[in-house]
Amino acid sequence: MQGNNHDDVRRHNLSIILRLVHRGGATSRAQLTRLTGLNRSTIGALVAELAEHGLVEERTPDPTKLAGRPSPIVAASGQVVAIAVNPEIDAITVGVVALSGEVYRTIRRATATSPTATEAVQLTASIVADLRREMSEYSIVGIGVAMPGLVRASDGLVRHAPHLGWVDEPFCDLLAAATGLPVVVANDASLGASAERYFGAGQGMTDLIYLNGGSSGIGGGLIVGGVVAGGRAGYAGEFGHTRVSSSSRTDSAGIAGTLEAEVTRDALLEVLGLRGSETDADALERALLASDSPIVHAEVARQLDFLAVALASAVNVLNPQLIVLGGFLAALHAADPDRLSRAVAARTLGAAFDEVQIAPALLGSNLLTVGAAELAFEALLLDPQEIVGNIAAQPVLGVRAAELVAATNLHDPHLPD
Amino acid sequence: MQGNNHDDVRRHNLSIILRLVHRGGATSRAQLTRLTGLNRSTIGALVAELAEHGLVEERTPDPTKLAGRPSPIVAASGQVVAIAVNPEIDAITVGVVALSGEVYRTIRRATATSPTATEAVQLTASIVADLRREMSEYSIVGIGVAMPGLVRASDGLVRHAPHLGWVDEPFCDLLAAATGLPVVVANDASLGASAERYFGAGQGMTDLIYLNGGSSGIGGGLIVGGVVAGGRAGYAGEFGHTRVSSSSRTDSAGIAGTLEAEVTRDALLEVLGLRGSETDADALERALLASDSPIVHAEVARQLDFLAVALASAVNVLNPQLIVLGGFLAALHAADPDRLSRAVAARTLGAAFDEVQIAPALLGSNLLTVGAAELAFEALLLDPQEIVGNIAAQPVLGVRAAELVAATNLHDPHLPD
DNA sequence: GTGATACGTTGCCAATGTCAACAAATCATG
DNA sequence: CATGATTTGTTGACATTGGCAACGTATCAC
Repeated sequence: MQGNNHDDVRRHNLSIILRLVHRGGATSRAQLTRLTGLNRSTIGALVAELAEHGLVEERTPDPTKLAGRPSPIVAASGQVVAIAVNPEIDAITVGVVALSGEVYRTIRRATATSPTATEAVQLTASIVADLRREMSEYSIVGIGVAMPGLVRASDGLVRHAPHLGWVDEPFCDLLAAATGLPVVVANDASLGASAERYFGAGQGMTDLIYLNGGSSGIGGGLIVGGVVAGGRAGYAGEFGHTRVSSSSRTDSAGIAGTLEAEVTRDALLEVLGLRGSETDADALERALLASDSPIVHAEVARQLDFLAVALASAVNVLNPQLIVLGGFLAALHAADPDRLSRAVAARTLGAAFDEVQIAPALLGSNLLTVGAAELAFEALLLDPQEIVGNIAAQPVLGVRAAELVAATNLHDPHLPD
Repeated sequence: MQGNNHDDVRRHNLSIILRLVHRGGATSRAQLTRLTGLNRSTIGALVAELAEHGLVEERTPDPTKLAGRPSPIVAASGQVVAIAVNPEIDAITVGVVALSGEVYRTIRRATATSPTATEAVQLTASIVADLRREMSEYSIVGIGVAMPGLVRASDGLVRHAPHLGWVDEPFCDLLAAATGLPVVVANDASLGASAERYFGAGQGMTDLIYLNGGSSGIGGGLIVGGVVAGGRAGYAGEFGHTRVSSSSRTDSAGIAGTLEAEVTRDALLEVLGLRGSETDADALERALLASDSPIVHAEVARQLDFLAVALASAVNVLNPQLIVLGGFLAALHAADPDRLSRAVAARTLGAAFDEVQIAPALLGSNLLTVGAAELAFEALLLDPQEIVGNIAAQPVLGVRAAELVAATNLHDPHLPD
């Protein structure tokens, strides 16, 4: 419940314009006036301010076939970048994404064992330090981390990442201390949801559900009323633990009969006679489509029916516009789209399922990179004027990263000093 | 993606202040400055404007024990009212609620049979006409309708109200035409959720789930990130059709093994040997608590465990702060609160259930009246300046209501003319 | 080249919130 | 009861911002 003053108006308008050119790509000033409803002169002034701060660039107009003075094209800057980090069991991926949306680099550094939080921080910080040296002419707004686990939204604490074996790790604060950059952490599937929403299958949608099937389970994220729904603490989106059967098969959290227990990539690989380590989602999909084994079909049908139970509940409760399926769930869906659709329809209220679409994720390997970068950009998009002052002033801490990690134990009273 | 201009600032600030005094009760101007962060002089001007329009009243300061000049108390007007309507199978309830929050009247008019939409419109319009004559010195901002069924948010069309046997009824438009007042319709359980959120068990909460158990099924509503989540079309909140068992028992929509099929008031009444028509929620709760029959306990346990399955899924997906149970579900919960809590905990991720509370609804018989009135007030709260001009200028159409209904068939090409 | 069209640019204006100075109302103290 | 401290309302000057209208400019069609 906060009041608005003058500054807020300016802030809001700058934010809106930067969002439009960031998410919608290069846009003419004339289009911006139409989209925002603001006056031509206002748009001119606002764009000039953004350009002055180096956040957008104005290009000469595209040749158009229309009469009238051509309007300059406003594009998000390619010089302003965010760093995306995704820790996994066997590797850490670091990406560099420009405000213009372009993914400049993705660096995947394999690890021998599943990294501890401190190891992950050190490795990430050293990659980031290298990147900063190489890309010294770019402005880095911050680091976004896609974490496979529950992340407390209030302070970025990694409550539980079963995949990595982390419990209550202040990864966010550690990485911030090690790099000197602002760091924001969120659940990977939630970031996948927002990436698909802004740049993938869900463009322009306000209510969507994203479900991702990985080798170790099923995660998800939701967009409700146009905003990413994190829930009270940020743990929302755990569709994998929805109960779908009365079997005693348990999932990674030890709960029986859940979606994650019944619908697994391993079971699909087994009936196909494939190895997980050699099979990505595309290969799995091809194999499923190519197979004419009745055993495979039966397993696909079994899993789809369980998936339908979970989706139906979600549709009844959330009435989304779109369900996006990623990872092996996309392959499963592709194997028999009609079956899934019919099974969901049978378990939902007619009206609620009316306009629901089920679609595969469009963003492939860049999904989490884009999503995590988006997270890092959020502060800038929210208040361009405020943030822009900081990003230029950041010293390159890079080399000292490892020392800093060792020296700093932020927010963790349990560690000895 | 809209730009902000000057008018929006004023509109927003007026809206904030009116919301604060409406939802939070009488508030001193000094408190308003602190809550909004606006300047003293600005608050003064804004409150004066609201007072001038008759939306708030300034009272002499409460005697306080603090030094300093006492600050005038700003209270929402008691002269500005909304009309709340709740059609049911056997009656129509019409309430009058002031902007101050006070419920002035509730009129329950029984019907011999379940009313058709047209009958419901006529009956409602005649009650409203009487009310307007009796309350001619009050300003009516509009009518809010709590509908037991799916309501399309975009135009208020009642898609399906199984209870009443309505399908695709333009109740909203018909009632608007019959009364000449603005009418807004929404699902009853969603309104219950927002009523509990603003004035009941969920005050100040941003993420809550509301589940209501009625004689004919289970409905619900959700608040996600501080806003009522309607989903794409407005059908969100149908928790009753979540699958909780593999039994073949079907619910009102014909879906098997759902919460609504397994958890029913009738089954509780049966083991208690009670009659539904004579037993309200309080009586049911007393009977459950008083009973020492093992059959009753077993049925309570059975139902609680199924309820836990549905709640657990919802907790995992939505990570709410609070679950509010109304109707017979409150009685069920009261009968064995620990069992429900433990059963939900067993099926949820530890972290996600950490801070979740389960509580009975606090608003009793006024729940839907308050919720529906809130819906009608929403337009005024959103833009006090704009709406206030209209409410004074409305002619009293009352007497001609029935004729208007007969003469107007809005948005319904299927009716003969 | 001329006109039509669409858009950027410029200077002026109105609306609004902030601020500082002052006035008013209360309590505590003697 | 007078005085001071404290808190808050009130008032008028002020800065910021977006809207607006007039004008300039760049393109297309003929």
